[in-house]
Amino acid sequence: MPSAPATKASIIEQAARLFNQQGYAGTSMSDLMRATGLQKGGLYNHFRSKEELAIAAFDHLVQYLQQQSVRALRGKRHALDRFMAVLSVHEQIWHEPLIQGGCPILNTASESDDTQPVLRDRARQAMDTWRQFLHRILAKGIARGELPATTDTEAVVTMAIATLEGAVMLSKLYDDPAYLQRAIAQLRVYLSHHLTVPR
Amino acid sequence: MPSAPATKASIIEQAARLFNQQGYAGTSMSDLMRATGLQKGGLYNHFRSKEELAIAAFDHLVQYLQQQSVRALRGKRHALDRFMAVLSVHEQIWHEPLIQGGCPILNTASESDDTQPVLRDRARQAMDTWRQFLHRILAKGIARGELPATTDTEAVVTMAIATLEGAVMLSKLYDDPAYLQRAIAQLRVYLSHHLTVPR
Amino acid sequence: MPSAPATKASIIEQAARLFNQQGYAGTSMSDLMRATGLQKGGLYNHFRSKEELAIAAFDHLVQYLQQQSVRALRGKRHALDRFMAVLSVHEQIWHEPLIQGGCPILNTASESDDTQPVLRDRARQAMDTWRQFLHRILAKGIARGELPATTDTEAVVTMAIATLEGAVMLSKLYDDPAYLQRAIAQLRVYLSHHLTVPR
Amino acid sequence: MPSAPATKASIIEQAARLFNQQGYAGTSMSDLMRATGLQKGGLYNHFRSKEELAIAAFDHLVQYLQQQSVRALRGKRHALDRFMAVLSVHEQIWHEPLIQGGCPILNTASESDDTQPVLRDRARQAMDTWRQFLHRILAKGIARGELPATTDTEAVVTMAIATLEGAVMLSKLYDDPAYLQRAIAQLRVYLSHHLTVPR
DNA sequence: ACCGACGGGACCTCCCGTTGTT
DNA sequence: AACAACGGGAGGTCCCGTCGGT
Repeated sequence: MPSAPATKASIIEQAARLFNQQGYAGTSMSDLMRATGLQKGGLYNHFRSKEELAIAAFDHLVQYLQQQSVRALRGKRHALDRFMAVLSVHEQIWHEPLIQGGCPILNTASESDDTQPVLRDRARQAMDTWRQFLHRILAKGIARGELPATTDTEAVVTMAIATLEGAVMLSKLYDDPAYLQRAIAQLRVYLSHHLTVPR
Repeated sequence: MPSAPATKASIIEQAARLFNQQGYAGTSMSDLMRATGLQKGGLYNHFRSKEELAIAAFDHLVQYLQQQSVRALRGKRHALDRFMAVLSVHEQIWHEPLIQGGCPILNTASESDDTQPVLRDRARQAMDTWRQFLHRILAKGIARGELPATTDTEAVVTMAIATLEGAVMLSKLYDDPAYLQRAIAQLRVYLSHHLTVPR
Repeated sequence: MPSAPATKASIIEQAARLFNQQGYAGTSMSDLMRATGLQKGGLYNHFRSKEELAIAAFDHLVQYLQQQSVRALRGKRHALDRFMAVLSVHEQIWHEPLIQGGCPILNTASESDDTQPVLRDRARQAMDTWRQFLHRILAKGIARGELPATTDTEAVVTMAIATLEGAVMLSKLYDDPAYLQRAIAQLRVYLSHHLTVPR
Repeated sequence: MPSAPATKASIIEQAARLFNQQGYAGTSMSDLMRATGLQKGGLYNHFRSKEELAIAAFDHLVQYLQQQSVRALRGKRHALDRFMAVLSVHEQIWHEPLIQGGCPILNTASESDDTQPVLRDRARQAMDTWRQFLHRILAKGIARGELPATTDTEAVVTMAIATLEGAVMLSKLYDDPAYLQRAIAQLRVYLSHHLTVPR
């Protein structure tokens, strides 16, 4: 008999993939049974409801993205490098099976309306965390004098996230990473114009 | 008693709203019965299936967006003005009930995977049309000498659409149009840097 | 295609029989499908839930009992005769398939606890109606001088109903109408002692 | 850590309460897990099935009632006193949490039909035992000359049990012990009329 | 054109019972 | 002796689509 935590982790892994590809409403517990090889009783021993499972799956994806973002900072000193490194994460994990369905935050945000308040709140929190993560990189850069003191961090962060999310969607829609690469390249241009300290 | 075309239009209107808010899988025929005041037979007299209805609803939304985009061009001469005017359409229709659920193309793209090929193709076509629409504005601007001949129109269009789509998602997620406004403002800055002919 | 009201009546008839025999929790929608020959969709078109169906079934049984009670009064003048006639109804309908499961009020009262408040309220109302029905017979008898003015109608009605209900249960438990007949005979003796005007 | 027999007794206690309140079909093993604080394995170590547990619970309740009946006889000499004392037991234990759901025999008899033959047989046996218990009291009274030799013990016992059971149901239905008290008072009157030896 | 009864099946959830493990 | 993962299935509800009737 496989250990309980391993089984639970396996369920979350499969659920994350399916929910992110097919959406919450579009994924049935039968789909999850097929993907995990478990029966209903097996699933419901680990999660009390489909919603609870969806939350765990969403959290798993977000945590993965955060880990990749933090890892991308290694060896980068300059705030602009660090900022771009985080954005590039999405380009690098394009082929990751786990993220096949696109950005989980965008997917959850675009599906969950007022009928799924828990998931919507989760998506908001994840976005908050991400925004603050990027904010801090810029703020540190300003403090170190790497970025202009006049930088409108709010505007830059919004711009960067919006462009990135939209580009992920475009690339997924056309099944072509070129859109994502192009958008990130343009973001780099945009940032180099705005975030360079005049000498 | 309303005429047949009027009934069909009313169904499409309600279906467009619901599908855009709740998604295809998240909207049931019962929801549509409630929203339209019709019964099963009434709906299925006009549409052969839920999918056919969803396609009609999607087309309706896209057509509406296109009309608004064309209308926004009135009185604008300069290519930069025209380009920005199209982007601003999404800001202006933020409160439109029909579009309450966000951008229909993004919603459809983000929900429909390989299990919904017809809807996905529809979303691709709509995105193609939109991209070509923006392309032509830029191309004309170049031909007229309003924009630099070196403009990478592909990159600019991708950047603009990606940012706009991501910003719509952000504003919808937080239920706050500020994100959309901020992103459009930044886009304006970005474009003025790239699309200005040096004198 | 059979008419809708006929189908609904047939469902109620079968549901009444099954619920009264097997109880609410002990009867599944599948049982009802088998008994009615309909599929789930057919059942749920007429009733929105199992509970709503159970209520309709209970009401049907109670209404039947009331009709039989009223009918039993025909041709009886003296209050004592009328009172006993109502009690004897249960003896006469012993073989009625509809009532096979025993007294629906007792069954519902004995099964429904705080988790089934709607059914419990329904049972209380039915019992109230029945008690008032018997009360009125006694009150009229007193007014007419057929019964002693000192009659404690509350006590007599409680006694009669309690005995009758208990006897129905006994006869059902042993599948033997003798208990019911014996109890009614004893009730007659009891009543003749208490409700006879001394000359 | 409690001993094994204590655990088993605790399970039976909780099961008795739940089954008597919610019925056999209306009580799930999950309910019992919650009530006992045990898990599946803990329960199934002591009982092989839900039915076996229900039987043990039923027997426990019946045994308790019998003990109370026997205890009620202490100090009573006259057959009439002894008979009434047994009936009054139900009035006195009205507030006992164990019996909260009403008379277990009636509950089991009213729920169990042909689909639950074991429980039905158990209920019959319990009722047989009780009837014989009351019979013996009357028979001894006749032998001692305390009761008329012409007493129809069968009729009297049936009358008493039926009334008592029906009254318990009424009091439970209305959550008001008055019905039970009134019925017992009337039974006393009835018995004093029938079971008094003329001097 | 619209209604609505109905089929047949999928939905999520919970059921009872077994089994390996501690 | 107790835990808890799990199987396999049934629970009630709702799904989409059809079709006879108005």
